[in-house]
Amino acid sequence: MATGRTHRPATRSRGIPEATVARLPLYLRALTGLSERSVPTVSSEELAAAAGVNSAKLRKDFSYLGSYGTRGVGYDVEYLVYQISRELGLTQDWPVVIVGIGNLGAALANYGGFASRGFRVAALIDADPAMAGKPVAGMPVQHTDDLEKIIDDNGVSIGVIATPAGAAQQVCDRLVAAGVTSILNFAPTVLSVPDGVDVRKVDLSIELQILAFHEQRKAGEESAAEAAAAQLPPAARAAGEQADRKGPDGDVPAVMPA
Amino acid sequence: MATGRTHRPATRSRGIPEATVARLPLYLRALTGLSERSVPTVSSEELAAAAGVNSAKLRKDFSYLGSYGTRGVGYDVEYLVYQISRELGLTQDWPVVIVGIGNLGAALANYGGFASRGFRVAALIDADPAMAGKPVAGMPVQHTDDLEKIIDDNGVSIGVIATPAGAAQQVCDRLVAAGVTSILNFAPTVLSVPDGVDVRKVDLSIELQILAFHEQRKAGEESAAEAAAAQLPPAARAAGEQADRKGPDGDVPAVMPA
DNA sequence: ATGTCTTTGTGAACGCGTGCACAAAGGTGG
DNA sequence: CCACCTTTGTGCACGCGTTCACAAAGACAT
Repeated sequence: MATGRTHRPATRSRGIPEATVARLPLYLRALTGLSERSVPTVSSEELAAAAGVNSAKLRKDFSYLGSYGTRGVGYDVEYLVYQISRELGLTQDWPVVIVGIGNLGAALANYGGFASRGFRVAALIDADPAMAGKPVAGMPVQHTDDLEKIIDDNGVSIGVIATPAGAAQQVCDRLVAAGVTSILNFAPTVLSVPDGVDVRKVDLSIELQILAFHEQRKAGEESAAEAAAAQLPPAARAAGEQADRKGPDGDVPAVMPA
Repeated sequence: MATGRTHRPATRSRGIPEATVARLPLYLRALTGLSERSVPTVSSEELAAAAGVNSAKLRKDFSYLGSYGTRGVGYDVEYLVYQISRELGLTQDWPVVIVGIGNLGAALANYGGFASRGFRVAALIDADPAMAGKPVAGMPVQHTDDLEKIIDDNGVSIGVIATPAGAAQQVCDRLVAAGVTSILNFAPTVLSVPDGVDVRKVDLSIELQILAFHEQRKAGEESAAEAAAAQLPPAARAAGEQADRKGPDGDVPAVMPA
């Protein structure tokens, strides 16, 4: 069985830390806003505030790109926009295919954010024959059978998977076999890919569950005073009932949520 | 100006590391799959493979929850499903509102993953009067005017923002003022929120840009041999043209991408 | 030209997350 | 009851990321 890691173990591409790369688009967005308002220069403090990060972090991030920036003045907005764009590879055109044109896939196809920054939707692909030919976002949906040909003809190296979970791995394998080396996965599954292929996942359900965890914790903190007085472990009353952890007579049968 | 950080500076909630919390939903998903196939127990090795993580990491993650698991045998699937569900707060019901019923908002409303795990879409809200009353995903869209009342009546503490970027901060402010303390943001903006409010963002555009970076790097590595022979810095030829970094005569005017 | 003032760029310390490797624990068979 | 085998739980070390704090660098006024 292929191990298939998901996030790449920090290959340290050209010395730019992964965490920095993940923030560059944020800076770029803030800078684009300033550029549109014809702001000539910006300080690390201002830009950091706009991007929602620490200013020292921002400066260190930029230091990995080189010494753009003038002491006592700040950064030239236009110049920085270009440098970051170039570093991220946005000065060239990236054809993208979206596989799985359901609710989500169609929404993605209609999303304006694609075209705005070097990404071009080259094709929409779906397994349903009834979808074939139907226009979505001004573009005819094509059938999965032609997937390999589409990838090849358009030189696609980035694929977006918006299929149901059950089909995702199969689609992924075909994309990779056809030459795609970067995948953005919206399906709620862990994808296995060979080395050299990057996968990033966007998982609504996971994000909500993380929020629920913090939400529950916050709700628990409120009544923490009484619980502490009653000498209970702070997690016990959060769930409402069932104060038993694995006690001396553990292995209580599990009660599953719906 | 409010600083408004986005990701919370690791408050270390009840001793469970943030990184672990982020993986719990992954384990839960894998475990649910096993549970449906009536697998009684699972080893850390197997489960780790299914979740796409290191087995030592998984064991350490579980150790934060307590000592569930039997040496020499593994973990009881049902029991673990319940424990993780409880830890994540999924044993209770979380009413959620979705604000901004455009392409994306509608797709989210139709997404099945919501209801499956304790999350219930309590209301769909949009600012467009023309949308009001129209059914989306079997539910009438309500107008933004009633936002506060909806939040209050349903006891909503989690809000999903799927509006255009321009409206996001305003919507966010109203949600927070109405009592929402967790926000999932799909709008491409940095949201400012007061302390105590959690924000997680899902940003398609950022994910694509990160992929583009790695894609460009991969494309560059291929022809790295020639470039190295020509004594060029390895980033120069990746962009194709424009080999000039900020040299002794820096400050070249920027060429912006479309 | 020189001093002052602002802002960058970075050295260094710290904390979190990860993974190795192993001892402890429990089940199982004889 | 004992020995063996499997698998957990964790101590430890290492590396990445974050942040502080400050020296170097440049602009600008005098």
